[in-house]
Formats: sequence, C-alpha cells, structure tokens
Amino acid sequence: MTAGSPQEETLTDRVRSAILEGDFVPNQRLVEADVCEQFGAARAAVRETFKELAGEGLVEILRNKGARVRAISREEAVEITEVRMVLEGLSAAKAAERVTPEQAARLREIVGDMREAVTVNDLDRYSELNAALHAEIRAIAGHRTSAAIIERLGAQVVRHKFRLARQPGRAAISLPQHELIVAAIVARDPEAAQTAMQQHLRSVTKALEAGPT
Amino acid sequence: MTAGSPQEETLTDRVRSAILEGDFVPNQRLVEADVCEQFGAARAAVRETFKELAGEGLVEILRNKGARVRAISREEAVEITEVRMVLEGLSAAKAAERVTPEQAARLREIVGDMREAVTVNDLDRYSELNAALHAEIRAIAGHRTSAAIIERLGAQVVRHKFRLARQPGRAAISLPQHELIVAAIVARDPEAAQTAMQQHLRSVTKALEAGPT
DNA sequence: CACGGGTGGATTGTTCATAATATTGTCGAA
DNA sequence: TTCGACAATATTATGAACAATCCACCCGTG
Repeated sequence: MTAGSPQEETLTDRVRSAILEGDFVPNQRLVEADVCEQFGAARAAVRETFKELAGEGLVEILRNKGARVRAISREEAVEITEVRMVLEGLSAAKAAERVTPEQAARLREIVGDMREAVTVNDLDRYSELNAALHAEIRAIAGHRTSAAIIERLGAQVVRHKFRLARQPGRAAISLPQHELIVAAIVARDPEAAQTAMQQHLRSVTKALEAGPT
Repeated sequence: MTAGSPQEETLTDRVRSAILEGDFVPNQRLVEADVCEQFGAARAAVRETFKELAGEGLVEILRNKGARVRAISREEAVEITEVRMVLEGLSAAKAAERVTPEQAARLREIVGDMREAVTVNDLDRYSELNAALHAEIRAIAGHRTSAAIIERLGAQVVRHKFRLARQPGRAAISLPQHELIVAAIVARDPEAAQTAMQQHLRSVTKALEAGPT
C-alpha cells in the first residue's frame, strides 16, 4: 500500500485504470473476448479480473450475461460520500494524534498551494491538491483499514467528483474547510479535526444532492 | 442484499462459509486442487473464488505460492473495530431518522431478550441477539453502502469477536450500552444514537486491546 | 559436520477446446 | 401488421491439458 514491490502491473490494475480513465463508460458491456484482445490476455485472467473488480464495486457481473461497468447513481454517490465523511473524520482524528512537525509543515504547504490555485482559478490543480491533501492525511493517520476503504470508495465516485469540482465557486467554498481541517490537525486536536472533516464532506454531500441527476 | 433472487449458492459463498465456520483456520494454505475436490468444482472457478475472497480480505494470495486464509492480528482487529465504530455510528444516526413504530418495537423486543439472556447467563444467545440487534439497526438505516462494508469487516473479525464474547462480564458491560443505543433510536435522536453506538464500540476496542494476543 | 548446488515433486499460472446459456433475428399464422 | 414460436448466433461457463515456478530434500564437497 505504502510502497509495495515494484512488480509488473497486473491485468486487474490495467483494467481498473481503463475504467477510471473513462476508456470504458458506465453500463458498457465488457465482453470477455474483446477485453482479452485489447489487453492481450487470456480469458481466464480476464474472468478473474472481473470478479476482483466486482468486489471493488467497479463492475457488476450478471450470471450468464457477463460483466459491465457499474453505474453509480446520485443516491449511491451520496451514500458513499456519507461513509467517506465518517471514515475521513476518523482518519483526521488519528492524524491529529500522530502528526509530526515535518508532516504538519507539509500539510500547510499543500493548503498554501490550494489557496494560490484558487486565486488563479486553476481548477485542475486545485482538484489535484485536494486529492493530495486527503491522501497525506490518510498517510499520517497510519490507519490502513480505513485508508483502503476510502480509496476504494473514492474510485467509485470519480465521475461524480469530477463533475462536482467543476461547479462554479466550489473551490472557494471548500478551501476554508480544508484550512480548518489542517489547522486542527496541526494543533493536534483530534475532535476538532474530526468535526472539521465531517463538515467538509457534509458540504460535499449537499452539493451532490443539489447537483445534476 | 435484502432478499436477492433465490438462485443456487455460489462457490464463493460456500468457501466463504467454510472459512467463517472455521473449517479452514487462519494461515492455512488453500491448495487449489484440494479445494476443487472438496467442493467438486473446477480449478478455474476456485481461482476466481480466491481472487474474490482476497478482495473481501478473507484470504491472501501470494504470487506463485497460492492462497491461504488471512490471519488478522489484534492490531488489525482494533483498526477494523474503529472503522466499524464510525460506520455503525452513522448507521445508528440514520436509523434514528427513519425508524417506524413497528421497528422501534422490534428493537425493544431484542433488547428485552438480551436482558433476559444476561440474567440466565446464556452467552451464545446473547451473542446471537447482539448480531441481530446490529443487523436490525442497519436494516432500519437503509444505508446499503455502509451496511455492506460493516458486514464485510465483521466477517474478518469473527474469530476475535468470538473470543471477546467469552470474556467474563463482557455481556454485563455491553447490555446497558445497547439499551442506550436503542433508547436513542426510539427517541429519534440521531446524534445521541451515533455517540451511544460509538461509545459502545469504543469499549469493544478497549476490550480487544486488553485481551489476549 | 556445515554448506552449496542441483534435482524431483508439488503447485500454480496459462492456454485451448467444449458445453451451456442467453440474445437476436426470422418466419409463419392470426 | 403483430404476436409467438423457433432457429441461428453470440457470449459465457466449464473442463482438461500444458508450461512455468517454487520448495524441500538429497547429495557431494570442503
């Protein structure tokens, strides 16, 4: 998870990336033979990959009908964000307990960059930094169980997140929330960190519910 | 999830049950050929099953070395319980928002049975009712995402939970906590339900940490 | 007796062929 | 024309065989 062995990229990773990159769109059928050819793999391997990704919630398998990219409804995206809310809250609390001065500096640095990205209105960069900040907090928390689940859930809602980041004024709203979170962690205040993170994601939930279908 | 189609039990389900029942013990190697014979399945199917269960965290696969039942350390059990803490807290809060009078009655009934089980010192029954109560709360919450994760995590720690339930006085400690949770849900007080549930699981974490290695 | 290397058995990883199943298109009758 | 049964096709599910890899044991040597 942190820095696993540099072994070759597995087929599952490649197919997952393809889904995340949008090479396969939601509800698209994944015909085994086609995927085989596309990735130069055997059918058995592809089948195993589908089962694996089904466990991650990225594809769904219908008996005798094959696999397809799972489409995630807005309701489900809200549920997922609610779960992330409490898990990232836990993560933030743990991070506040364990943060070192170096890590604190790193957090401040990221937030500083976010602030700048907002002023120059660079949404892509802001989104990138947002992901980096959350990831850094997870790393500081050192809580593998929650980190793994958060990442898995995050993969399921990439599409929704993407659209969300493009809502006008979204960055301006979330920036102060991020500042609050980092401030609490740096101050080593677990409870404040947890509530700050939860409020941040609650606002994401709200935005999702208000957004397009 | 709730009452899916009555289709035949899949191989994955059967192997998962075998692990949960203890037919396979932690760290036991799962040789493909053996499992094939034992369940009368083909190797390809067994392989797929292993990949699937690996995704659920029940088995681990070592490249070119096969699969084995994953052993969960006490530290990991604590982490898992921490995650369950916040997720079941979310679940309890949602349940408090949505509970109907009939459901409230059912909750009270379960707690009543728990109380009785404690007086007659029937630990098995208490453990059973405990699971039933938590499941009922999840059902009331109607939050599939969190329910699925909670159940997956619960499967990983069955062994630890089993030992925990046997600690002397454990039931006497957790009974009032359960009463508090149900009271909050019945009173339709989400925040109280959430904190009550979190405190309950926090005590489980404590007990785990204090328990045997 | 300790150590290194090689060899044989066991087990996994991969490929291909075959059977089972669902879907789609076609034809005929009302 | 429209509906239903039936056949053709596409796709998945299963099974068997082959190749690659790892592991433990054994033997020879210093």
